[in-house]
Amino acid sequence: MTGRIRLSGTNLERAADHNQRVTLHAIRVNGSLTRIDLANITGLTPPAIANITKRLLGEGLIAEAGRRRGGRGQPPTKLVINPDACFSVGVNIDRDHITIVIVNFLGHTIARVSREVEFALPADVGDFYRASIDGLIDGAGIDRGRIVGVGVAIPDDLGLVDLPGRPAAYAEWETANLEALFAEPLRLPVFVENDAAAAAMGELQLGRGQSCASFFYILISSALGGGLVVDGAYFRGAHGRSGELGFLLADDGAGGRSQVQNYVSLSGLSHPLAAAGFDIVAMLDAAGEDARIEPVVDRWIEEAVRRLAEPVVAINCLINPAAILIGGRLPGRYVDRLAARLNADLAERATNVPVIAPVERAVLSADAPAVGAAILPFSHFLLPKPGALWKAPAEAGGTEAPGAAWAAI
Amino acid sequence: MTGRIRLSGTNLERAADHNQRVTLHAIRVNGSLTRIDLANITGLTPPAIANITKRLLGEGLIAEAGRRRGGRGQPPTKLVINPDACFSVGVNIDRDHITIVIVNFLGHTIARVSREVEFALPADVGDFYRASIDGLIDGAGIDRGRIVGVGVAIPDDLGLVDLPGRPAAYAEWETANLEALFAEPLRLPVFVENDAAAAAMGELQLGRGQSCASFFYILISSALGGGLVVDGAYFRGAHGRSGELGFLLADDGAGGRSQVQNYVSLSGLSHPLAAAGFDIVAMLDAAGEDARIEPVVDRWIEEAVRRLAEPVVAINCLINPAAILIGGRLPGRYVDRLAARLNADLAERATNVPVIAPVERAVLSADAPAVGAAILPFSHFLLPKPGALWKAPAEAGGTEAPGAAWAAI
DNA sequence: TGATTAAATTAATTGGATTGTGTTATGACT
DNA sequence: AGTCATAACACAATCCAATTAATTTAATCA
Repeated sequence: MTGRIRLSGTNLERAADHNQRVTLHAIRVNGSLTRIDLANITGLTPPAIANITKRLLGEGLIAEAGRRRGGRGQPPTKLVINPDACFSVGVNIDRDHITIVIVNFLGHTIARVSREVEFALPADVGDFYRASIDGLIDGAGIDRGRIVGVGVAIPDDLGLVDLPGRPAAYAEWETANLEALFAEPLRLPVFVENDAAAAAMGELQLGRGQSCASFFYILISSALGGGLVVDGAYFRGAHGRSGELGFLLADDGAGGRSQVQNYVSLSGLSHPLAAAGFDIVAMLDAAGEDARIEPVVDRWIEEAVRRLAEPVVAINCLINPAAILIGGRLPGRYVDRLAARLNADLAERATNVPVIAPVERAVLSADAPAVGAAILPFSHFLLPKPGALWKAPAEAGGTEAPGAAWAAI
Repeated sequence: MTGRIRLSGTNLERAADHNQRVTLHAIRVNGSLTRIDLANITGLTPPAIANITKRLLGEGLIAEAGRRRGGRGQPPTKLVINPDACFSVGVNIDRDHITIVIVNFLGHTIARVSREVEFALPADVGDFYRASIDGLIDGAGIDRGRIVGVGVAIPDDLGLVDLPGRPAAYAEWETANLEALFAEPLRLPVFVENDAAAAAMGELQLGRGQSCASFFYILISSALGGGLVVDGAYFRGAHGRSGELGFLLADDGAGGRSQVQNYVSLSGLSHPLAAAGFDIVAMLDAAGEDARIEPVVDRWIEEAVRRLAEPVVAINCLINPAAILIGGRLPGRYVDRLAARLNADLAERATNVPVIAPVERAVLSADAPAVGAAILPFSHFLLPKPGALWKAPAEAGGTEAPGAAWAAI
């Protein structure tokens, strides 16, 4: 909920926190950087960078990784992210699917479990989480004290949308206390976010966001969602409902108009698959090897392109992003085909639109919501974010003092 | 052009500049504030506010305006903006229209001239500007030394769009050097912006932006443009083409689909007016007094609502702004009627859309692009903006040191 | 009148970035 | 090998806006 404009001042302490976040992120994005590189990128002076990197080294968040040889002068020391500095848990809840991941500080998934369940209730998800998490942690062989938080990605209106087979009790999701649901066994801060938003934020931190400051993320999951990144920051909308392209209308091929997500989504794809004797799980398992499934998906892609074209034109006209990224549980090869067909269709419309952004497969795709959710604690404590510089009013959610986060590790 | 994400650090000097901008803007938005109010709003401490307000008072940007009586304790001193602290010139160029305004530091228009000219060439506009500006300044009786800059609002693609009656030489606008065009007689920095963007930025600083951090601005001028304000900052898009709702398609009433701006724009309205024997200038002059014009405009409004409805739904779904504001040269009473009819139409669609934002008439409307353009120099030098805190890389356009702006006054 | 309340000021302190100087480690040249 | 140029890095002194803490000022209330 975005109300009045923020009119917050800042001070030295906030500026220092911001500089530390920016420095850390610069190293993450570039893989490895020298102190002088950091000074050039951030605009800070070498002594300032020396101070900041000394703190980051002391906290174990980064490490020195040899020196770069070849040029004249003293060889600079390369700095890299310490992947094991901290870890985070990400959970994605969907109508037919639950995923839990543990990611390291590079955002790489080091443990993962998923289950295909139709309409799992909050208590079921809680049971699954508590039954799985210890095994994941032990299996990955990581120190529990280094886990900084839990992120949860869940669709908006999960308990409201009326779908065939939905039990009445599913409405519980509208009132469920998600913080409480994931409070045990790890007693850590819980961050909840819309699934498409989480996927977009993951892409922002770990994927195309590193080279592209403004993009629209299309998430194809059980429904169709979207997320909006504007000038390097996720934009939630006034009521947290930006990016909802699934609600836009397209010709349904029978003379009427219906919502895009009725067709362009895994539940939309399930109908032509069912008509051919298959289901979504079979399609995911086949991985393109089953010659009877391929043509069904291909026909679905053609129709999906027809229905997506106008919404994507609207995105280009209204938002003018640098790229439109597609992610979600649809297999990568199908996403690539969908993107290619969509680009071809858009090229024909280009004369009547100011700018058309390329449609591409997102770097984070299959587990994007779960991995994006896992990034939320990192963002809150360690990565650059709007508001890291603001003094007042205190941000909703976390109330920690700046720096308390990694000092506690 | 928004490319890679910014990874810039900050320092004390930048933080101080930011705090000064925020303090000044807080006073502007609230009309008058005490030092303690400012401390509460910005989160800074009273001594910090005392320092900042001392500087602002010394520079004449604000003034003390008596004390608030009634409560216990020492009565606080009210601080207000000094309207005559500085001035700015705004120019709006359109296909059929030129406006020049001078605004004071409160954004109030203190001098104004406009001319209805079809397809004025750059040299014509330059001549008109140089012939008018001295008279405007003298008429307003202001000190030339207190004018801080010139803002120019001009539609994108002005020289490209093919309209009946357009001279071939009009393509000059695509290559015209606008900085040079307005360099004389005032030797001041020139800021150029898309007309809808300028109107939206004006609304952000002086209108609904003061109570509403995210909105979509619809500008009805000779064409149909739009601007996007996200979390208190104008969003330009990756290629400066965000907000272009005029290019979206709507049913043309004859079975086909055509761009919304073909109908919803002053040039679109000119056709039904012409069929009834009137033109745009006659409509503007009548101001609702002519019983023969009224029904023509009413019928146009009904059809305009029909064509705007789907684009406005797309804005709500994709962006989820807190409000949709309509401004431009259409008289306010017609804008109100259009907004009311649009809200009624949207209410019927509300069940299938996550959130519907109210459509309202913008606070800045008739001269919005010109006044918004005039605000650009204030924004650059004195008002809060993203980037005021950044150290590197140097911003495109202005290269002044922070603080140099008003120190020079 | 004196106590209470709240705003505003003053003075000392803080802390991160900056400037300036000096040191170290390498490649290039004689 | 010895010297110079170059570039990264280290250290010390300085800077400066915000902070904390104490004080002053000016009103209302009892």
